[in-house]
Formats: sequence, C-alpha cells, structure tokens
Amino acid sequence: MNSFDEHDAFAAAVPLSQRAMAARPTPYLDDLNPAQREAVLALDGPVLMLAGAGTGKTKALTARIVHLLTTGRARPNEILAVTFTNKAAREMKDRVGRMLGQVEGLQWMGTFHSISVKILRRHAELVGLKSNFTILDTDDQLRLLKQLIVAANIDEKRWPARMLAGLIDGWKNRAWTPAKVPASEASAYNNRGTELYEQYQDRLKALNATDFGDLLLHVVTIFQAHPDVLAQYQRWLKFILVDEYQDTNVAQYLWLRLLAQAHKNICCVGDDDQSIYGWRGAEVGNILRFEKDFPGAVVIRLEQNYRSTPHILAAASGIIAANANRLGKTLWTERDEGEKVRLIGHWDGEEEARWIGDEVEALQKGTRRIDPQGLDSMAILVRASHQMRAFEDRFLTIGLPYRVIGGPRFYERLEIRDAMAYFRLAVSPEDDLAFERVVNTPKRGLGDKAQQDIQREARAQGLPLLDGARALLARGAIGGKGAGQLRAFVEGMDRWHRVTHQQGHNHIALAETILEESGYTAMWQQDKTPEAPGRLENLKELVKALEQFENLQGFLEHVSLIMENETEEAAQKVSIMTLHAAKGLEFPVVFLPGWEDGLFPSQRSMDESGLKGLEEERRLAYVGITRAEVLCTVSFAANRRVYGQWQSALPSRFIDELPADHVDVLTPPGLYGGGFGAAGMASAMDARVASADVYNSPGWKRMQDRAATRPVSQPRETRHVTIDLDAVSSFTLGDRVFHVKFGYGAVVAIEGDKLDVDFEQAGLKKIVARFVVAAAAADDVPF
DNA sequence: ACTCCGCATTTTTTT
DNA sequence: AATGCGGAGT
Repeated sequence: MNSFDEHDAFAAAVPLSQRAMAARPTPYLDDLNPAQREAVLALDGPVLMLAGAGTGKTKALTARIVHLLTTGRARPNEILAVTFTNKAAREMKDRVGRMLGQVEGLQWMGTFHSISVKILRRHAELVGLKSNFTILDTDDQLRLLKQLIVAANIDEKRWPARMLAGLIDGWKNRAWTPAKVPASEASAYNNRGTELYEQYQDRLKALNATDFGDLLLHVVTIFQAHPDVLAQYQRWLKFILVDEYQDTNVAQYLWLRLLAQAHKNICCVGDDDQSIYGWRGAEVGNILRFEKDFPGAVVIRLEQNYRSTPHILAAASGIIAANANRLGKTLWTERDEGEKVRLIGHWDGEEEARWIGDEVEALQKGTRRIDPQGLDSMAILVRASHQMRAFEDRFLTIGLPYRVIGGPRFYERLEIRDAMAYFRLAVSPEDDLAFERVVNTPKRGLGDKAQQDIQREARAQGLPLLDGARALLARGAIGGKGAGQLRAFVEGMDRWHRVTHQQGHNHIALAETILEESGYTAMWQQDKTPEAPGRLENLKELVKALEQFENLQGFLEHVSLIMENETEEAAQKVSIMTLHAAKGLEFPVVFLPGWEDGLFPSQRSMDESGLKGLEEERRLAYVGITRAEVLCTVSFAANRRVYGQWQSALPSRFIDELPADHVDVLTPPGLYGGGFGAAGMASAMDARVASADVYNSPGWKRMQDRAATRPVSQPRETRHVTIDLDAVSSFTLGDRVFHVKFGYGAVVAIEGDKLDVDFEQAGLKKIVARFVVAAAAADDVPF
C-alpha cells in the first residue's frame, strides 16, 4: 500500500464518527469573546489572527479546529495545523482531545519540521534521497563541514566551520538551493561559500542524510518541481492553521503559500511584537505583509488579555511602544490592578541571585502582599543561558528546588549521541557518520591511521564504511590489536542489524544488548570522572524512553526532531530559563534579572543587526514582562562576572522605557545592593529616589543584620572618594589616571553635582569593576 | 595509540 | 571560567 492509499483509506473510515460529532452542541463557542469567535467562524478565506500575549490565541485556534470537525467541514486528516515546537503541538492536540474526546487522525498536526519529515519520507526519491534518510544534528553537520573544509585546503582557523554552517543555514532558511544562491553572496566565506554549499549538499545526498534546514527546503523544492505532488497535498489539506506566524522564515512561508494556493484557506496566528527569532531567519515581514500575500484576508485582533494585571500590561506596552516597525495593538484587561512592576538594582550578580532567592522564599511563605505562591508558579527568565549559573549556584546553597528548562538538551549529551550512533548503525549499516562516531568509542585501538585505511578502502570500492572495514579485515589488511576488536565490532553490528529485521523483536532488549556487548556501558563504568555516574543514569533514561516507541527506527526518527527534555517531575520547583524558552508560557510570578546594557539588550545583537537587532531585543523584553500574571520584578546589577572577569554596566536602556507610573522602585537593600540602584534609578526614573534615606530604611537595617550572619568573601576596603560629576570621564587617584567608561556606582548620596562615595558604609569590595582603567593592569586596584 | 598539558578562544537566543 | 585544540611525551 502506498502512502496515498493510506491517506484515502483512513479518510474513508472517518465520516461515521464525524456524523456523530455533528449532532453535538457547540459549547466551545460560548466560551469565547467576540473577537475569538470571529476568528473561529471566518472560514471562507485567509485569516490573520493578531493575537497579543495572553489573549487566548491557543484557545481560539483550538476552537477553530473543533469547529471544523464538529460541523463536518473537515475530517481530522484534512487539517494541517503547524506549530514551532512539539510542546505547542502536543498542547493543541490535548486541548482538542479534551473538547471532543480522543480524536484520531490529526496526523497533520505538528511542527514544520515533523510534518516536513512525513512528507519528505514519502517523496524522498524526488530529491535524490531514500525514504529512510537520516537527519543530522548540528554536531554531525559540523563534522561533515570540517571534512569538506580540510579537503578544500581552507584554513579552518580563519574560516571556522561554524561560520559556514551558519551561512548555509541562513541560505536554507531563505529557501536558496545551491543553484539559487544569488551572486551577491559569492564573496561569503572567503569566496568559497557557494562552492562548499554545493559540495555539502552532494555529500548529504551520498550519505542519504539531511540537516534541519533541508527538511523544509526539500519539501519546497518538491512542491515547486512536481505540481502533481503539490496538488495531491492541496487536495488533502483543506484547512491550514499556523501558530506563531511571526516566527516563520522564507522557506516556511513558501511552504505554506504553496500548500494554501489552491483553496486559500489558511489561518495564521501571530503577534508581531513577539517575533524573537530573527537570528534564525524569521521574517517579521511575513506577518506585516500578510494582507498583501493573501489577498482578501480578514485580519482579526485579539486584544483582551486574560493573563496579566493592568500594571504589568502597561509596563510591557510602554516598552514595546518604542518599536517603530509594528502593526500595533492595544491590549486591555479586566483584571484587578494588582502590584506594580518592581524594579531593583544590585551591587553585583551574586547579590542579585541572593535577593531573588530570598524573594522566592518569602513569596512562598506568603510574607509578601500577594498570596503565598508555590514554586511552580515562579520563573526566572534570563537573556543568555550563562546567566542561569548564578541562580543555580545560589539555589543550591540555600536548598531551593529549581528546574532549568532548555539547558543542555538531553539528546545532545555526549553519551546519548554515542548510544544513538550505535542504534543508527544497527538500523542502517550504511550510516557512515554514525560509524565514524563509534568505531573507536570505546577505544578499540583504531587510530587515525586505521580509520583512514577504512575510509580509503570504502571509497575505492564504493562501499559504506562498515563494509569497507569488513573488506579490510577479509584481506587481513588491518594490523595489530585493532584487528580483533574491529572484527568484533563489525560482527556485533551484523548481529544487531539482523535482529532489527526480526518481526516482533524486543527493541528495548536489543538496545541494552547493543550498549552492553559493544562495551559502551563498560566504558563509563570504568570511568572514574565525577560525571560518569550521571552519564550511566542518562543511558538508562534513554533506554526507558524507548518504551514509547515500537522499534528503534521509530525512535530515531522522532528523536532527531524532539529537542525538548521531556521529563516532567511532579515536585514543586522554580523554573529558570531563557526568555526565548519562555515564549508561550506564563507564570504568576516572574523575575527578569540582568537588565544591563550590553547584556540585555545584547551588545552583539545591536552590533550585528543595529536598530533591527535592538527592536528584536525590545520584543524580547516585551515577551518577558508579559509572561507574568501578578508579579513581575525587573532587576539589574552594577557588576557582573563575565568569562571570569568583572565587568560593570549601566542599567538597560529598556529600564528607561518602563512607564514610571506602573513601576515600583524598590529601596536598594543596602550594603551590597549599594546605592548603584539608587543612582541608576535617579537618572532612569526621574530622580525619584535620589533623596532616599537609605540608612534609616528598613531595608538597610535588614541588610546590616544579614551582613552579620552572612559574611562576604571579599575583604572590604575603607576609602572615601568624591568624584566630580562634570569631570567624570576621567579622574586621578594617586599618580594614576582612570577613565570612567560607565557611570557611577555605590552612590550613597547625591549632593549637587558631586558624588560622595563612602566605601566603608557602602560595603564596597573593590572599585575596579566600575571604572575601566586606561592602563593595561586593570586588576591592579589602588583602593 | 593514547594521555596530558599548555595555550587560545569563547557565548545570545534554537527548530 | 570552561572548553577545545595541537603538540609533546609515554
């Protein structure tokens, strides 16, 4: 039975239950507000649902699907519903299931990538692949590129493989096959980018492999070159729904447009203010241009927010208003006013982590104005993943349970990738990349020399590496102790491969056998490094994950697309994640640390993409604030350790953009949360705290008490310095001239245009972090 | 063939 | 601070 029959056979089986559904009432509509209802009922042409944060777009999207099904307009397998993450797809499926009972056959609901794989497996031969092609991850991709770079005699130091990978990725995102890369890109990668791109694609084809970008690009290529295939899908997929449309790239846009061309029934949901994947090729332009791309489109705005309090909403709106390029919408809510967004400055990143840890505990106990909060309801959202460490460190020392979301991904771990390579090789013995990865892992005495021999032999005979190795062994051309071990390896692979073909074999047992007999498990058992036990744990988890699949093939196919760590523990924990990972989530309590210029907005983003980059950073700020339901706290630190170096910074420019009426500037806790907060605020927030009587504030007293019980590691110096604000660009201390790059710190009081800094009272550790010394010896501090 | 050590480079975000 | 690489040494 070919795949077309499969689809139609399934379609024929559906109508019965369809009729049953049609008789049901429509409670899903009663639940919606007018705008949402309109979005559900506009079924005659293209629809753009502009859904701001927290406006119930998933609800509307789900209702639309339910509506299509209940009214019998579409069978489950005629609905194409595309999301960006597996999680979002799962959630949508769950919600539809909850409303209609388990719905069978929503087979076209998934991510762009997973749906593309499904399509590509059916038509792989049209782009020169076999339907059992493998999907390379970044690591494999990089190794492949490195080989090509070396072969092309390019100095990999000056022209790193990562750069080429990024370049190719960008081209694929724009749906450029090697032939279509415009001449203007010719200079890329030392004039050899396009050439290498072509070689890379050839190599992938030879390996029967694709990378992530290919999944989409190949499908687009097939659709463009084979109208009959396209027509087939257009016939099947009568209704298209797209989530997070603002994050689509050119390839995804073409993919959608080709499919929607015939019936034009496409409903895209998105929020231009939440487009945060520009660096991945996302084109905000896609959503801004929707009405032009799909003539006759209905645009519906969802503006009632059900998530956040008015203060939080106003703060977010205030920030995003500074962006020029947006469709614009006004979010409103009926919720109670609630707390203002809190803003606080800290002396350094460690103090920030301490303070947030304390806050979390206080909120948990209910010693704040809002109700006691479970740890699950709190999240810390950071700009860059390295910021998470400070929180992990702190939370570990105070014993606060936390979970890191989107950390180093399970399936990207060394041991998991090794194990997977074994599985891949057992399933498809021609998987050369897998072979390369594991021939000598664990060590089998096969060094560069032996591996090169295998490569040469395989190439000479046009065989996969595994067979090349076999041939060498047969000829007795492999010397020494490597030979015996290689033979065992090859024979093991043959054995395991045969098992994969046995009907009804136990794939879990097989996986265990492979890891056992190959000596892989033993390798880690003998390893004495501290991380070895954890790795063995992970391998166990990997085997456990197999239970959800019927065989190794099925598992491997999914794993390459599932990048999320799926383990959901029941225990209450604070979540720590990046802002990017937080999109689509919501939490009653949100902390947004690290709002310092250069870190957030990220310097690199601004350098590389200028105003466009800054606007994307601003959208990221918007996403962050709008995650919060009742309490949102923004913070920054005057000093932060970056790559082991202390650096100082100014509060983020986004802090200036927070509307003062909706922000509570917290009194700096004193001592280590020194006056920088006050000073920074003074400029940022209209001098409102300039006169704050820090010494008499409860916060100061609390900090003094705390200082007694929690000593600082760094010694404190006593020094009184007065800096003239007018001459703040440079000043002299002793016989050295200091140039002030960033603003002032540790302000205890502002008097006229002088800064009076009492280092003893402010508890300063050292001042190097705040002034950049002109001389090279920056760490030689005179204070 | 493999291990160890010193030097260099690095990090924004991820399907 | 942490990792990766190349080269020297075993």
